[in-house]
Amino acid sequence: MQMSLQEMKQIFLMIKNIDRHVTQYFEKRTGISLTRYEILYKLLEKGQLSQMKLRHELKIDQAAVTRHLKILEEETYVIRHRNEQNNREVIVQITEAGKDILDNCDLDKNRFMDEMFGSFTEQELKQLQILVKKFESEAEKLKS
Amino acid sequence: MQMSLQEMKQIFLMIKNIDRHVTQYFEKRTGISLTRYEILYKLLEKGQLSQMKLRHELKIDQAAVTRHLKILEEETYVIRHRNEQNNREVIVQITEAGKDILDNCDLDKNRFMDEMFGSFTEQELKQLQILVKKFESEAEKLKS
DNA sequence: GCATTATAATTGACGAGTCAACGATTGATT
DNA sequence: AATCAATCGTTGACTCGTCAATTATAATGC
Repeated sequence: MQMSLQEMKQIFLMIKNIDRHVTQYFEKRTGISLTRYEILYKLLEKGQLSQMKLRHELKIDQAAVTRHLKILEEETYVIRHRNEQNNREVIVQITEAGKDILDNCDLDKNRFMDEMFGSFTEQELKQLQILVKKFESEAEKLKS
Repeated sequence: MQMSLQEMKQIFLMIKNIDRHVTQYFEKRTGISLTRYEILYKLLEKGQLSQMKLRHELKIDQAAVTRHLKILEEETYVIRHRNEQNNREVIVQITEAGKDILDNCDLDKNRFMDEMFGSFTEQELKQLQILVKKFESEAEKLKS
């Protein structure tokens, strides 16, 4: 019994819906946008990054990166300076204030994850992870 | 072996990524936005709907519904008129032109689905559907 | 019957991403 | 060395969604 096109389309709509809810709720919970949280997290993890690297880590448009960093800089969570070795690049670093904020968020984040995934069994979570990963890689192939 | 918070967060980011790719590519392929496609589809399916009903079918904000319908109306894919029994409501109907567009899209849509899900086995697809559905229902609970 | 409350739709202001155009810097070719 | 191409970042214009305020209509209570 094959899955109908209708059902496939339904999967897209559910994905959309999940994204909206999660994004909104994460921000409400932690006080920071999911994307900006992720930027800070990557910076903490990797030390410092050029905006290009950040763009590839996050898989969003450069323009969006620029704008997020502008906000994070105004909030003093991040410092930017040109790369002396290559003046085209801007190197981004997380500040102490930025690290503090990340720590702060983590409590809320953890509770958030619990609410979100609490009703999944380990087995289901693993499955979900695998399938979503596959789904993502298919979606990325569409680029063209 | 428990799944880490890091991995859970990763799932959100993948969802985001999938949504962006799918939405963009669907539109490029079919020439119509996924949401507006869905509006037309619902109208075809249910005959006619009030904007409120549409809002609940699509699970998006009323404001967004109003704006999409304004566009669809300008494109003559849809007709709107006040409900005589309740002048607060606006009743929306799909036009012949709207139906034609839907038909047109379907070919592209089907090819699109193929590209997207072609590499999934029946089994995987079913699993994906079930897990995403569960995920969605958890996400919707967050509302509060 | 009139005031209050609830429901529908619209509008404006916002946030997040996209794309396309632009500027500045670097690298390559000749 | 001078031009031409490629890379990185910024900006403006756009889409799609959210929320909050507003308007218009209907329903309810006294």
